[in-house]
Amino acid sequence: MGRSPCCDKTGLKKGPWTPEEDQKLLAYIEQHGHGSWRALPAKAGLQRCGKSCRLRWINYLRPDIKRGKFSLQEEQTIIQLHALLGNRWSAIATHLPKRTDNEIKNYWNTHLKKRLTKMGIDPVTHKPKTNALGSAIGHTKDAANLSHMAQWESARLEAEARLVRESKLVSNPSQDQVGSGSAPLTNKSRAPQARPRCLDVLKAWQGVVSGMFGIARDSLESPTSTLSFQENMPTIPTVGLISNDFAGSCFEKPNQMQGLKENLDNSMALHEMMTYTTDEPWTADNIMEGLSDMMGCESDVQILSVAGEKSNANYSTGSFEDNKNYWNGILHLVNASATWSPVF
DNA sequence: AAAATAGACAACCGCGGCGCC
DNA sequence: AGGCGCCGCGGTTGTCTATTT
Repeated sequence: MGRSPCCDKTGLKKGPWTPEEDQKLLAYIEQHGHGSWRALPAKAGLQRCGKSCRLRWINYLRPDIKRGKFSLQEEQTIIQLHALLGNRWSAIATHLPKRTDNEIKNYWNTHLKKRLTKMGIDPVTHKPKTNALGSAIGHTKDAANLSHMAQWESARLEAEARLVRESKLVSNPSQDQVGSGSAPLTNKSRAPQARPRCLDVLKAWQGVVSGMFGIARDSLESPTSTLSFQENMPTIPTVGLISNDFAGSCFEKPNQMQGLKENLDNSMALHEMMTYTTDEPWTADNIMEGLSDMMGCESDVQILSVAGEKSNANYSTGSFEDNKNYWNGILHLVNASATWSPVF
């Protein structure tokens, strides 16, 4: 049996939306909510198919859409998440508030993909195109670690996106942004009610890594800084998470430690994480718990089923104590800077 | 100035997942 | 249990604008 068409195409308009059509759709949804997309066009007096209306609403008319240029942070997030998730635009979009999957997809295809290609990085695998270079300078181990981490992070993000969806489905309809009688808005139309701690750890980690490489905030905000960021990280081209032994080796170098200290404003996310997500003071132990959340997060069972044995999930080749010392070092710096630096 | 080309973004299409009956 | 309908996702195409020739 063939699949029935999504709607009766005869007499339906296609192509660009006119301001009048936008107005009709907007007015209808504001008053009634979208309800069934299939039934909406007739009720709203539009000669469009329901799918077209849904797309127009989600990608253009929704009130909570941020339009305009992507920030550097957003670019980096997209690249990192793409490295982990691939072309899972909706999953990526759940981590970029106010951006639609379509917008992110377009931006990737028109800007980021080309940029990575230019840098000699395969936009599909996120690895340098010339394998010889990587192996010649001994990056095989890091690559293997990254691969593991990518698998786990991918599974984690997948589970997280699913939970976000599920939590939205059961949320109070009165929280919807349009009319009280509206059907629940789409998954992407509402921000998560509370950001899971593990996400903040990811964010913090990225900030710390930026600090390690001596990237000043100003340069982060410059249009070319993505390149410099990537160029400074040749062994891990596009993934913000790095193995702990690699991070540890950076920390062992005093000049880079100093670099981190001088660029602690890049670690604001870490400070932010430590000040708002919990009443407990942040310690190396609960940060590591957060990192552990990143691996197991909300549903160990689901992730285990996706990604294999948990014993493979070691973020680092270092010991528990090494990790603890590592985080204690960061905490010390952040706490110190919080007291003497006007940055925070 | 006109044509060709490239870039950016909006919109469409087909498929898969999920829930309902 | 399985058919059916709806929704959401990702790939692709279309259209408009800017830039180059």
